[in-house]
Amino acid sequence: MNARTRFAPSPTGYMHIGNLRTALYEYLIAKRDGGQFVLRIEDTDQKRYVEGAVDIIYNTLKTVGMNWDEGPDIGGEYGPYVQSERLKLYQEYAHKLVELGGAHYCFCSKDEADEQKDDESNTKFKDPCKNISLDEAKRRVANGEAFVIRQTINKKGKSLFNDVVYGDIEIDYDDLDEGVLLKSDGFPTYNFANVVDDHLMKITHVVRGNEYISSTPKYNLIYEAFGWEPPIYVHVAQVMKDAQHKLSKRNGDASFQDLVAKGYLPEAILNYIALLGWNPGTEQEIFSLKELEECFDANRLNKSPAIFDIQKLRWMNGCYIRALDFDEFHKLAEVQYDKFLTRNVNRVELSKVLQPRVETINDIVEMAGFIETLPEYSIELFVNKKMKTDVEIAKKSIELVLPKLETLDVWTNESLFECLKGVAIENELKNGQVLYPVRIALTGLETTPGGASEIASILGKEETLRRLKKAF
RNA sequence: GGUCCCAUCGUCUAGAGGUUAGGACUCAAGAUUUUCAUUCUUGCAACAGGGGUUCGAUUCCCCUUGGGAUCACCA
Repeated sequence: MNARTRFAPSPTGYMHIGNLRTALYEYLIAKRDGGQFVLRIEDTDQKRYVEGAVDIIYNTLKTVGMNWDEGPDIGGEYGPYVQSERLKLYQEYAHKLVELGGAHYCFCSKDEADEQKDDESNTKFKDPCKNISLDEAKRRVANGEAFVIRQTINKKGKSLFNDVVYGDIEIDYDDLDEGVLLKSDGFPTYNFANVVDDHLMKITHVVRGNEYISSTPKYNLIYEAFGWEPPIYVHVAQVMKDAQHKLSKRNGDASFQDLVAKGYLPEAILNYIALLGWNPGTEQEIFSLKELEECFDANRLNKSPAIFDIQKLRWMNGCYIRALDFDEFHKLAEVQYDKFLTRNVNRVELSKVLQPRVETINDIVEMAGFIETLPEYSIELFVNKKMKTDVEIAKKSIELVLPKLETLDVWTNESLFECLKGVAIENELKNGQVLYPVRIALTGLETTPGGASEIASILGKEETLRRLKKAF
């Protein structure tokens, strides 16, 4: 049987990295053996709905190449794929569940239920409505009295279920809460909609955060009451900000779009998060989505939470940037140049020196800022023992270089390098004694992307000469 | 607090009774380089603690400690 998995986010805002990772694992489990990946929108909480959130979900999935086989926008055999459009269905099933004994009508208000729980004895909610006879309850419902449908848990003993990553898990039925399945507004809760949809949509593998482990027995009870086959469970560990905090929107940079905005490549982000809590069993670390589809194995998923390490993402992003076709990199760089470059410089040359040096696209702005405006710098910068130069030598070198450059017609990195080296040889100077001062005069920085000749070729003749003349 | 889950370098991890405990990121050193970066080489760095089981435990069991999750008309 083909695997069918679903990504079922609630449209509450940005795409959380942890969610994206879950989606990725779902996608990979489905694609690994040619199954289907279903997109379902879980918007049963009207209060939390955020305008535009669905588009973010679509766009994120698309930019990383995780295409869904069924979903709200493209339809499919088991639609609709938006829960708010399936209300009737949930209501029917909820009432049916009551008939089957898996749930009951409850007429308590939310406050009444809460009150009972504030009790220090931290006992779970004991619903008085459980004692109302079904006929009586139905009569009150028919009379228009406000009600919710609550799960009925009468089972005693231990519930046992298997999880792909955690193995066998045992939970006492007494610890389970008789939660609300259908709210008084007629909307289902996640606890119910999720089960109904997963069954109706023929989902074979339920992948979700491990915070759902403790409520899984409740879902199994619902499957059981309906006589349905429960899915295979894959509960994945959390992605953490640090040892004690989950990655959250509050802490910043928890969302896919934040990362993209900070100059990380979508493919790199996806590659990195695939490896948070999973490894292929080989030493390979760089994976395309295609490659992941081939080698992903949910059995190798890790049980313990993983801390999101931006340092390693940076490194990996750098790998992806270096692996980019030059044209592609240049295109991305151009967008950055437009943000801060008004000067007319050799942008292609600039991209060439930048590509092996930046780790995020946004590094470009910082690294190349000196091209737009020469920073204030101390004359002490001309002193460098390793290059065997000091202010004196620097001044002399630049004076020697100036006339040569003024008559240089071919203005390329190579020709400039030859020219500058020529000056050194003619005057019995070390290469560094010429090149270093020129580089400083051109950039005002101790470390720069590229050497003197590269920077001169980027700046162009006019600006190069201007900066050299200005140096002393 | 009850219940459930987790525990190898700082971080991501390999390991599934016998290994010099391996790799990657970070950091440090060196080589290359017109600075820097890239690339290459080397180095620092871990089995939370205590009991068992066993000829032998990082690995299996128990306890402790630490961490996380959950106990909503949120998902």
